[in-house]
Amino acid sequence: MRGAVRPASNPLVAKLSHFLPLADEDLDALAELTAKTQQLAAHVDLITQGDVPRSPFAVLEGMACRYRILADGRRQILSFLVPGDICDVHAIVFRTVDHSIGTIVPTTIATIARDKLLEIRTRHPRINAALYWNAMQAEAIQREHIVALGRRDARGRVAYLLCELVWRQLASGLAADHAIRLPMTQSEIADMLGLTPVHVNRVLQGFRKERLINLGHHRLVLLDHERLERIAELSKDYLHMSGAPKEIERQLVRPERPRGEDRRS
Amino acid sequence: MRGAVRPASNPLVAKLSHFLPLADEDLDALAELTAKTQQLAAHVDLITQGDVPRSPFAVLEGMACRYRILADGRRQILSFLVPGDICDVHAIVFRTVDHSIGTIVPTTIATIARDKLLEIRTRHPRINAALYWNAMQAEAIQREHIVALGRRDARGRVAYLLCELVWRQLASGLAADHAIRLPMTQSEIADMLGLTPVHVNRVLQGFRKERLINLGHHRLVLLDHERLERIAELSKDYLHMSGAPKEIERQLVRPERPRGEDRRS
DNA sequence: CGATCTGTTGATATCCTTCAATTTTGGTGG
DNA sequence: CCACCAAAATTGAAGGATATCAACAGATCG
Repeated sequence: MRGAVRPASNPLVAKLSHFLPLADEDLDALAELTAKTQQLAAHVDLITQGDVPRSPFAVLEGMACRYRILADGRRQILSFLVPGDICDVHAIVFRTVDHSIGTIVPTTIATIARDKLLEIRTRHPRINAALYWNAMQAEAIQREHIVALGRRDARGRVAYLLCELVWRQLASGLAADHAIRLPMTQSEIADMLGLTPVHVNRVLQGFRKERLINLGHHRLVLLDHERLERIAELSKDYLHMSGAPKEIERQLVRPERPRGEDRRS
Repeated sequence: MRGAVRPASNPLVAKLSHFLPLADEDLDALAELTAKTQQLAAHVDLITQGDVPRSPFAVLEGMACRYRILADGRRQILSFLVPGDICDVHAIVFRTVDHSIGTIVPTTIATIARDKLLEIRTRHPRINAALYWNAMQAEAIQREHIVALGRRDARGRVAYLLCELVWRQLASGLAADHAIRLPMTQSEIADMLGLTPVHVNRVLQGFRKERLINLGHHRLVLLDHERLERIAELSKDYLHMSGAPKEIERQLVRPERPRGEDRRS
């Protein structure tokens, strides 16, 4: 109720629904949670490394990234944040945050009050479980990132990133078929993948010549996603999108007042 | 009470105490939690990628690692698990786990019953907060790993790993000064850092010639940790070991029955 | 419609890998 | 305790993937 965001068009709802079906009351709660939105210009920091932690937020439109600046000015992007992503800005157990978060293009976020989030997690076990799943998925994505940086060559890394971005946006209802908006620059892709912009460019040229992708004007189409997945040595499974295991669903889908889910340790 | 592990010698207690001081009742609870120990030989998998999730466990002695095997047999190690580390084997929100966990040397672990863990987290807000901090630290370590793989050269990566291992073991009371046991092979270091064993060897040789380290018989001594930290472009801060922010400590240290800490999202 | 950022291309340099051989270490059984 | 074996560490030589440097073209946006 009161939703500033219609449930159907809320990428957060779309994403969390992949884990388990949400009831109307859950949708209302999520709409309330994402009601307080904020428009940000491109290349604006939401938080800068060294700051004290801030409140969590969800990305509703646009794109942002978590990144780290090294002493000599080089940058490593830790993750891209697309609509539907929710980001707990380091909780409050740390005195300072160790990385920055900044927008890539004009972006709409919903800032989330920590106590309201806690309240909703207590009262909505399905949302609680879905958010927990979401956090586990974020960790799985980080692991994949490590594997890509550690053991894949430049073609594999680029293919991996393109597949992941498409899949994640499919999950949030933002991708038609295998086409997405790809608003970041090749420099930003390079900073995500541990490569130079020049080399990212060459790899992308290669993919175009091989008719694997169509890319221009910040619009990406995967023409042959199967081959790209093979180049990336990636299986869609790693996003763990097949929904909740039966026992969890059984617990949560019928309204029996169960405790949601235990926490990660 | 009943502790199979004496509090003073329990690396988990040592580690968690860095976040906030634990009361006697907390120590008892942790001793109980880590009472059910298990001895494992070297090179044994606790869990293999594709399995269904298992119960959490803590490493008490020895060393293990989380890793991923690629289609062509190459391996990427995601993290080393040292005594004091606690590992939530993917919770139960995933149907299968996406990476394996295996021992590197003979290792003692404590398996932890999920419901007992949940119960202790509910009844011991300090432990709950410390475990939450511990999870945040694990994520910070993963971020550092990504930065190292993406933006540091071989020397920087090796220096980073050596510093991190020493610091983490200092935190768990396992390092005298800047000396630790380094039980893994150079191949395993290579698989952690995205390098070849040959090149890891050359880097280590270089460090020895420059009198930065002493390494032999699986014993590592940092002779010049300041210079190593500079090579690694690393500051100890990233482990966030300076203890809980005042507001959290205020809430938790006096026994007022507060709710522990909200979760990450 | 000019200024600036982004993308593109070529030439060269370099860090790291690959391949191959040898030495050393650690473990095991006789 | 020693001999033996496999695994790990070490060293050298050569090749390859990516970085670096540099210049230009094209896009985007006041």
